Amino acid sequence: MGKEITIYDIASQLQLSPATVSRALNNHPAINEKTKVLINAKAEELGYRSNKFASNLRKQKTNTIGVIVPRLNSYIMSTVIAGMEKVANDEGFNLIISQSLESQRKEIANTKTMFNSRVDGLLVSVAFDTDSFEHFQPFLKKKIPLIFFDRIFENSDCPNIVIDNAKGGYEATKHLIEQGFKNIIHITGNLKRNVYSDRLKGYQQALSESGILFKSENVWVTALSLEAGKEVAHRIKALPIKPDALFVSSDLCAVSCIATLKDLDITVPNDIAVVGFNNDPVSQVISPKLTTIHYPAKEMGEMAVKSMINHLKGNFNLDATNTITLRSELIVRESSLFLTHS
Amino acid sequence: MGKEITIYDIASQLQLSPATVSRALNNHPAINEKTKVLINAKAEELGYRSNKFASNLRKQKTNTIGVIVPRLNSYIMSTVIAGMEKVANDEGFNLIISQSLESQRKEIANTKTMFNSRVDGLLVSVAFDTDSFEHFQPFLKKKIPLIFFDRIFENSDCPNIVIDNAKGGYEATKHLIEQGFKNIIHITGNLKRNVYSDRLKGYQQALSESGILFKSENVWVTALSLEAGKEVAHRIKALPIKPDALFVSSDLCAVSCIATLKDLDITVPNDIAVVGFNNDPVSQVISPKLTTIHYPAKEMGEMAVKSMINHLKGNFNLDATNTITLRSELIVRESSLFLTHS
DNA sequence: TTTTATTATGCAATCGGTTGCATTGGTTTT
DNA sequence: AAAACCAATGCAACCGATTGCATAATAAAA
Repeated sequence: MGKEITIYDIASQLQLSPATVSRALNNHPAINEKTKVLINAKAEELGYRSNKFASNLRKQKTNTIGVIVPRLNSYIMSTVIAGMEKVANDEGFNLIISQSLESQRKEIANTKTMFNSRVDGLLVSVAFDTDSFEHFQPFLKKKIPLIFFDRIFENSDCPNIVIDNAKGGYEATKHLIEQGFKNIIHITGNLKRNVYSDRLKGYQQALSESGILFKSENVWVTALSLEAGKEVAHRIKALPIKPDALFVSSDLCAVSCIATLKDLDITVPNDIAVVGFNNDPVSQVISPKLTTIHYPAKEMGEMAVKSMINHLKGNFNLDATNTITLRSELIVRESSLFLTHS
Repeated sequence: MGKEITIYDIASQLQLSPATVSRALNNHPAINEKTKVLINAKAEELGYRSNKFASNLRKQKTNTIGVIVPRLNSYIMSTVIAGMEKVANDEGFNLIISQSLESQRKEIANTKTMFNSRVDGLLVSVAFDTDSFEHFQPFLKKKIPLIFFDRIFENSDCPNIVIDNAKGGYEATKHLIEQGFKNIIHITGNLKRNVYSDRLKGYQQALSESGILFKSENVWVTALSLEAGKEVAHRIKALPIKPDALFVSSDLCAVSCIATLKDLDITVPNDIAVVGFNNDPVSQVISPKLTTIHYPAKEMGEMAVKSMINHLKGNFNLDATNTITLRSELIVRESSLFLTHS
């Protein structure tokens, strides 16, 4: 195998010291411009590549950011990751990505791995059932910056990057009410998680503003999965008094529910109107097209990594920023429109 | 900040040498069992964590596998990555993931980054427009194992992990023919890529076996995106003689096409039958449910990383294995069924 | 008891950059 | 001409784990 070129090779060929070569390659101001040019040219010529391990070892930095998400293969998360990767790549940072698969146990294992990998910072969207903060303490103790995004850990004192979920829930529900629907069921996920509890708050507020009585039996907690959508449809079919609208906290679940409802001879929006959440591409390709709340997933990923890198570089203090809220918005399509029955 | 514990700390506290500590922690056979227990206990007690940078520097290994994919946020790719992450995580390897965004230029930049990050191995699914192998040469020269998956680089001598795309294309088309459809349009992606050219071969074979004349104008090359699906629908609408079936190389595109056709008063499968590819969840939640070819994305990701790690550990020789083919299968749903028009 | 194995541990060099603190040679100031 | 200063470079000690080779300690064989 071809021998690796080091700064020592460059140094000896140019009759310089390794120190000078190192400084030149890092564009240190104390080095003469001409010398820099010389060294860079020689480095290029020899096919030199810096050894990150030697460098990291000495600098005690890893240039690596850890990311823990519930799942990688959901539209939202894969898009968040795509945004993260883009920024990290541009800034010369590496990402170590792992998935908790919605289990706190796995999430704890992942944080341990991240800790041992000595990530410079950690970005987390917590699992459904996480209720302990314990496994994040080592990071705080070692002053390793920790940022939550999407599903945050409330009361943690860590910076958060979120959308205004309450506003999203409010707008979705308000829209349904404005369309004339009154008996609205809310399909959501584990209410431990801010994203779902906040949307529920928005739902409740919209109801209350319009003088509609909130009934807790109209809030159905599910896994928001494809299967959950099917079950919801069957449950609705069996209901003696059917709702006139659904507000579902995930497009994929909403869409699966709509499909199953159709199989059960309940049509959307004629019999039941539906609003989803996320603006997953799937929302545009079904019939009727799904009204939803746009979720700025890519921007969230970009923002998370940008904030982290800025903080690591000392550009701004994360402690000061507590929460960054990104813009989300209602997208009205066919699934929620009141049609006059001719 | 809390000071980091090193093997030297453990060594001095136990009156041993760092060498012994290092060996003990790595379970070296020459170390006495009792000593190992002692050292492990002390390591635990002090909260020792190994410094991967020192270790990698010395061992000249990175324990890191690079992954380059066209996009992260497609169902297939995010699922492949999920599978990769699972195995890599279990085996103590890190993944560096980057996306080429379907551009050869970006792919080249990514390979450079991977090369400079000194990944131990590289897994690649190539971009739409990649036609040069040049940027992979440095890896071969340095004998860094390179494995292609899904979209492979043909005639590269590198191991490949794929499904039998020709078989998939054949089965999809054959199924349509068996349903009585004869004028089948094939919607596909850039034919430079094996996945598309092979499926086309299967399509052609199925036609020829049934004595149906292959017409090149029945093969439409598109981006297979959501937008592409819409365009296809409009193009079909404008056709004087309409096809009776479509074989689309991506579910998302197929589904988007179906939705648009519906808007244009062409119903599926009554007017036109459709078969997709991938078994994307979206295929189950639309109406009619989409017939498709199941793509074992998670298994592919797992297999890719497993093969790579096995090779890196010297368990088996990659050069011997040239191609690993995973099982795919036709899933018949409603979108392709011939309905007798009552 | 001396010699030969066997087992367990230590020594010290090494991996390749980085960086605080000299040092050198030249220029400017007094 | 001596003193003060500055710009550019070098010296050498790190960072923390690994590993070939030597050595010590103990057991087994002669």
